[in-house]
Amino acid sequence: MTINSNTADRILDAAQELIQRRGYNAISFNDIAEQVGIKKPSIIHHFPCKAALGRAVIKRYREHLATKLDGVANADDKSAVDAFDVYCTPYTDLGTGSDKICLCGSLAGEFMALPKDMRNEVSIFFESHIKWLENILAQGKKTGEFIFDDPLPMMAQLILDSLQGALIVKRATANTHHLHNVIRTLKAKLNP
Amino acid sequence: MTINSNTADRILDAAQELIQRRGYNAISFNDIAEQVGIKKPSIIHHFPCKAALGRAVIKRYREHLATKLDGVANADDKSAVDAFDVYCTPYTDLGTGSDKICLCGSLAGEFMALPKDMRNEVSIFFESHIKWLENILAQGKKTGEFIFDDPLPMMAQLILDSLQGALIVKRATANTHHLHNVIRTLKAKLNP
DNA sequence: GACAAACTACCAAACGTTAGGTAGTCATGA
DNA sequence: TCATGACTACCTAACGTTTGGTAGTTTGTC
Repeated sequence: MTINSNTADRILDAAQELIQRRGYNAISFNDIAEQVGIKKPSIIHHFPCKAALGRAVIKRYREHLATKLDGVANADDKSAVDAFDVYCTPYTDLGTGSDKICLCGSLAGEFMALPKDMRNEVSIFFESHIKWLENILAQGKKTGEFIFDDPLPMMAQLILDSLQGALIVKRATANTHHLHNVIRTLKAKLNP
Repeated sequence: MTINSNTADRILDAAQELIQRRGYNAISFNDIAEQVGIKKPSIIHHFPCKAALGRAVIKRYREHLATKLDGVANADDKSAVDAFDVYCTPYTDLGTGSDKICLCGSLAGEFMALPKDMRNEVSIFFESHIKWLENILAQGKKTGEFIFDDPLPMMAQLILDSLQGALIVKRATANTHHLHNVIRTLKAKLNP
């Protein structure tokens, strides 16, 4: 990962981190500006309004993750289990020693208080993850890596829900091994 | 459920509903006052500050649910499956045709932006649910209602996480059957 | 008359946003 | 070569609005 020297990117970095930590409605332009080392109006020079900044943060987050996931899903030398492990790494990273949760999990928690175009970006995030998971589960079932009876959409939803929920519950209960536990349990369901 | 004619209770009702819908940091005294049909200072007459109101909302929510859950857990004529069904009903109720999520799920999403004493109440909520679930799972395993290999704490966490996550993801994706699907999948794991 | 519960009328602080201006960069053309 | 004009990046100051919260007063009930 390259260091973002570009100011717009540093604003996005700060905004993302603050949303993951505190939520969209609990942060202000001043909070972001302070973290970047500039003043509030300078942020508006780069992003016309708070909602536009919010939208840009989600889009970047979503697309960055998508290229990573699509890469491992289409790689010939990667198994379905490999892909699933890659999928889990951001969750374990967030869940161990950080007080951050998934950006879109945070935003979904205050979904009804979000501008409409931000809601759209969040929805796309979850829907694309469901699709990706269904695809990987189907692959793994074909290769015999995964063995389970549940319909693919149900299993994909259980995985997404429990990982998102785990991050949120973990932060409120401070159990260091929470994410590892949930992922291990999920894996046991995929290959008993 | 009795109708709350008491003003303090009606304030708590409105605050709870608004937090479940939009989140703590996105609502104001004015929002609550408008819903109750009184003015902002009247709320402060009943609750000294926003954090105190927030704390009272969580405490009432937690205790109301606790008496219900403890009732069914200790009832001799109720099986572990019965108890688990009772546990799931609030989630299915919220998850079908409502844009609300669990109060504490909402608050955990903005955990780091919450006053300290509110955080405590939220933590207690999740920890007591984990304990209750472990107890019910142990009961059901003893009676043969539940059959699974995972350690009790792992299974309890998976259930709590996936139900909380399901509510949040569902609202952002508008899948009507989301909660029913997850609960059916969870039940299949408890008794394959 | 006493008390609680509601009100009107405020406050200081913070919010997102706008206005207006200052440096510095960079391409263009005489 | 060196003005000129356009542009980007950032600033200070202020806008109107909303926030949580306070003070003092009226209303209703026993």
